[in-house]
Amino acid sequence: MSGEFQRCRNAGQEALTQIKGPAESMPHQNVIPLTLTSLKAACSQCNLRELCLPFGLSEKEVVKLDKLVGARRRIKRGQHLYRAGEVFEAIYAIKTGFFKTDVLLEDGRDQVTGFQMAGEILGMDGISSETHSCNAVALEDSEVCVIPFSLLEGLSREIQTLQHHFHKVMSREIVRDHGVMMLLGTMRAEERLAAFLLNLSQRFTARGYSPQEFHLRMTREEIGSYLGLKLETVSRAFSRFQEEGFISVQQKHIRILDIAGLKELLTHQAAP
Amino acid sequence: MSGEFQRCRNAGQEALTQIKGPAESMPHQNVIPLTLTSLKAACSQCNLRELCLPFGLSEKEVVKLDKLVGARRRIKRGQHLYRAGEVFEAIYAIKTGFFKTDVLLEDGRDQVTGFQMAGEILGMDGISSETHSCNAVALEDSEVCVIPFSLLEGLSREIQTLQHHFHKVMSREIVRDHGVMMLLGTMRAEERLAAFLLNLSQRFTARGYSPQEFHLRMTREEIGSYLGLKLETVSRAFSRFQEEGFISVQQKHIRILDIAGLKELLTHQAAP
DNA sequence: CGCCAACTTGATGGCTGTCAAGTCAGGTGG
DNA sequence: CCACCTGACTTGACAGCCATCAAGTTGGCG
Repeated sequence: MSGEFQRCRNAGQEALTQIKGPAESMPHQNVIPLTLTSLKAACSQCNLRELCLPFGLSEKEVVKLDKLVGARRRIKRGQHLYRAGEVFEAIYAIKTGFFKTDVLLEDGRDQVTGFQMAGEILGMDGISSETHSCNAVALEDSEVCVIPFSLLEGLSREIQTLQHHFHKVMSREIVRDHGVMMLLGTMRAEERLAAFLLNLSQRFTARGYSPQEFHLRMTREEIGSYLGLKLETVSRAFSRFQEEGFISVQQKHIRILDIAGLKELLTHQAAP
Repeated sequence: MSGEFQRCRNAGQEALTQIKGPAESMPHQNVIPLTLTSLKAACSQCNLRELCLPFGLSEKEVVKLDKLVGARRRIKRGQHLYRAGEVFEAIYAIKTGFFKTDVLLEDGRDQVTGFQMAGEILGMDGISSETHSCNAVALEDSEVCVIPFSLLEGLSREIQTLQHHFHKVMSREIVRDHGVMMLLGTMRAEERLAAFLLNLSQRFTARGYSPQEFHLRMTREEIGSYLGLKLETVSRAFSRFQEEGFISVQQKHIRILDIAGLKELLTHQAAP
């Protein structure tokens, strides 16, 4: 099992317990089930507390965090949350929706560096140079909490728990990236796709959705870019998984029929 | 040009100005020229100040940092600084020497996730789970400064500059990883090796050494693992670069003859 | 001096990229 | 309501890059 995916599952489970949603995911619905109170959307009332920045904070501390999180911002599908080159001022917590991040080269090549869902943090790439180094694009209508970075640093100096948790979030991003490097550097096409599906499955599970059935928000081309493959190769791998009985595919609707089988692909497909 | 390598150069130059070493690198020597005072090895007297954690701190603040950096640790070539699975307690600033980090899968495959040299920080992968998620191995006799992480967090709450700089260091690691993902996901073998050589060249330059001539500390196999290639492919690419007149290679001794030529490989080799 | 790890080089094969054609689903306009 | 159009996807044929297997060479070290 690849580093990323092993670790992401742990990270997810670490924060999983309090959150429960419908047992079956509804394909076209937002990831997080809407309740009336969530429209107020303060950290203290957010059902993503245990996945997001407030993790581990006391009631009092969360209230302080509330004040810091200034605005919410709605991003329509296809729109950019930020672009490479823009000045960095805030990080973003995804409240609802789904994003991709990508890096572009001058010659036109691009690489999707990640897919992010509710409760995950976007924008930390911008801290190092005060300028965003990648693009963040919404893959469905989404909403994010804007967290001005200088304020977050200020509050981190007051609240040790917040400081430590933020460091963990950044570190988790580094570990996740190492997992992707492992995937890109050592795995074959079908292994990569299997790892990708298992990772998505785990992250949906951590959000209260079905591990077996979900809707892909991204195109084959975006999956391919993330996995270092061409879209045709992704498509062929999907087809072969279906032939083998591991999954059923209908366009973007995925149903995993044999999780164990997919996992086996990861451990046993190494060269003899 | 790949993201990592463009950005690493900037990051290096940002801290470059005060540091000057001999114009020509001496192959088997340590990266940092030894002086008598450096044996005392406190941050306030360290000639890596401008590359390392003290960057941007006032004299007074650096003195505080001095106290925090408890021990120095010598690591012989081939020894581990830490291993995946070990409890995380400190991060490490490389004082002299050269390291690699790698991740292992159960089936035996491994992936080198980076090569680190003097002034760079190791161990941030461990923050997220309180456990190291990769191995750090010295590729030559090395010395690191041990920075207990809880103390660093404590001082970060006092000194805003230190806090911000540490966040930048972590963010830089994320951006670097994105560059490697781009490399692994979109580039061909010769492009990858060219990008790798240019990146090394820039980092040696930032440390006062020659951009044209240096000694590789790692084997072809380790380079291959980092670049997602087999060692034979790395060797062939070296040979071809030599045939084309871009570099001269003698085992681990590299001399870059045509930097512009290597750069051109990166921008122009995209498929039509 | 001899051993061994690291490296180089050649021959061959396979995975995945490339090119091309065709299918499907959803949205638009007549 | 249906035909059409477009973007996303699937599938096939072929080729090329890189992995694999296999010698052979070099340099360092005991």
